[in-house]
Amino acid sequence: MSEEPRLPGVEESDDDERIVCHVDADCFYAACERLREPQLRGEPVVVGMGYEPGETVGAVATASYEARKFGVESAQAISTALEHLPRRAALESDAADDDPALEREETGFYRPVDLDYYESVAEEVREILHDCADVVREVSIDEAYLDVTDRTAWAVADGFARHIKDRIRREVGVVVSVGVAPTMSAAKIASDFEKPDGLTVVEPGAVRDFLAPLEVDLLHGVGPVTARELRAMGLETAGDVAATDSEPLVERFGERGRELYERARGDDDRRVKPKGEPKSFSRESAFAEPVTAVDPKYEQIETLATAVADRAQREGALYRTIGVKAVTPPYDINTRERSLPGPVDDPDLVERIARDLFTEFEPDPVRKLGVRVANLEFAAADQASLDSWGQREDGHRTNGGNAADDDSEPADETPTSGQSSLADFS
DNA sequence: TCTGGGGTCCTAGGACCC
DNA sequence: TCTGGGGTCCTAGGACCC
Repeated sequence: MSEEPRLPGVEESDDDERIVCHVDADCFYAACERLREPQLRGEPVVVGMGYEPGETVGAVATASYEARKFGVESAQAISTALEHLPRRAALESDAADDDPALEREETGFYRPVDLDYYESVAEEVREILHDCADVVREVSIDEAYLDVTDRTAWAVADGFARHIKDRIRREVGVVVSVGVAPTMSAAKIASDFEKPDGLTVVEPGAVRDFLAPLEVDLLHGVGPVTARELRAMGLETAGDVAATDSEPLVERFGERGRELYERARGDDDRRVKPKGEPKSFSRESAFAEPVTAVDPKYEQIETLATAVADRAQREGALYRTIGVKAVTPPYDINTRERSLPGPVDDPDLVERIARDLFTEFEPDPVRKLGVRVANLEFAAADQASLDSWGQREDGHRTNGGNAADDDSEPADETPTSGQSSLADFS
C-alpha cells in the first residue's frame, strides 16, 4: 500500500510475517504456591483474599483446575467459593489424618495472595523470555508477548515454542501455555486455545479460519457488555464479525468497533514493543459493609493516600493529578480528581487533596474507597526535591517536594485553585 | 456472578486559546 | 459581542483486562 518515500530513520517496514509468541502461565498464583509447598500438587488450590478470620469481603484471584471442577472461579466472592469447596482445615493444621468427619475429597486448600513471592518467580520466567526473544512485552505478572521473528521460522515454530515451555518448566517449575501467530491478537487467543499446558501455532494465512468459529467474547477487548450487544446485532462468532459490514460496528462502538472488526479478520499491525512507564498508581479497599460514619472513611482515605504516595516515592515517580474513588450502594462508582500545575512528590498534599475531594461524598454510605495518582513523571531521582517551580499567584514559591515547614501547615488549601496562570515548567 | 484490587484505554462535554 | 474552525487540557464515567 504505502508508496510514500521512507523517512530517514524509519526502519524497513517489512510488515508481513512477524512471528509473535504469547506466553501465559497457567493458574500462576496457584502454581507459585505449589512451588514452595509441593504437597499442594494435584490438590484443589484457591488463592485469594478475604477468607482469613475476621475478613468477610474478598475474591478468588486464582483457582487451580482441580478447584475449578468444584465450581470455584476467578473473581468469585470468597464466600461463594467456600460454599463450593470448603476449606481443608484439618490437614493444614497438621491434624491431618484423624478427623473422620472430614470428607477430604471435597475440600480444598486456601492460600492468601503473596505478590512479593509471585513476583520473584515471575522474574525467573522473565529472564528466560528475554533469553528467547529480542523484544518482550510484559503484560502482567504472568503474561508476555515475544517477537521471535529473528529467532525462528514458521516451519519450526512449534519446536521453538516447545523449547520455551520446557525451559520454564525445567528451570522455574511452572507450566505455561504458548500461542504463536503472525499478530499479537491471534497469538493471545492461540495461547488460550489449549490451556493448560497448551501450544498452538497459527500460521500466516490461517488466522482468519482459526478465529472464525470462536465466540465473540473470546476476542480480546470484548467483555460482557460488548458481547451482549454484538449478539443483539446477530454476531455470535468472530467469523460473523469478520464477514459483516464494518460500518455499523464503527457507528456503534467507535474506534473500538473498527479494531474489533479488523482483529476478527486477523488484521492487527501492532508490533511487539516493551511496556513503557506506568501511567498511574492507585490503592483501594472495601469495607465489610457500607459505612455511614464519617471518621472511618477519612481514616481510610488517609491510609490509602499514604500508601499511594509511598508507592510513587519508591518508584521515583512525580504525579500531577490526585484522585479519589468512592463506591456507594448499590454499586455506583464515583471518581473525582484534581490536577496540579506541576508534578510533585508530596505525601501531605496527596492526603489533603484526597480528603478534600472526598468531602462531597462524606454524607453517603460507602462500600469502597480508593486513592489514585496519575500524570506521572519519572524524573531523574533528585529532581523530586529540586522544587523551585511552583509559583503561586501572589508570587510566592511553594515547596513542591517536602516540608521543612511541617509544623505550620497553612489552613489555606492547596496552591492549585488558581490554575492556569501559574508557573511554567521546564 | 450481588461485587477484590490494580491497572489501561476511550469517549464526551466544557473551558480555554488562537 | 451573534459567532467559524482547530487544537489542547481537564474531568467523569465506562468497558475491559489480569
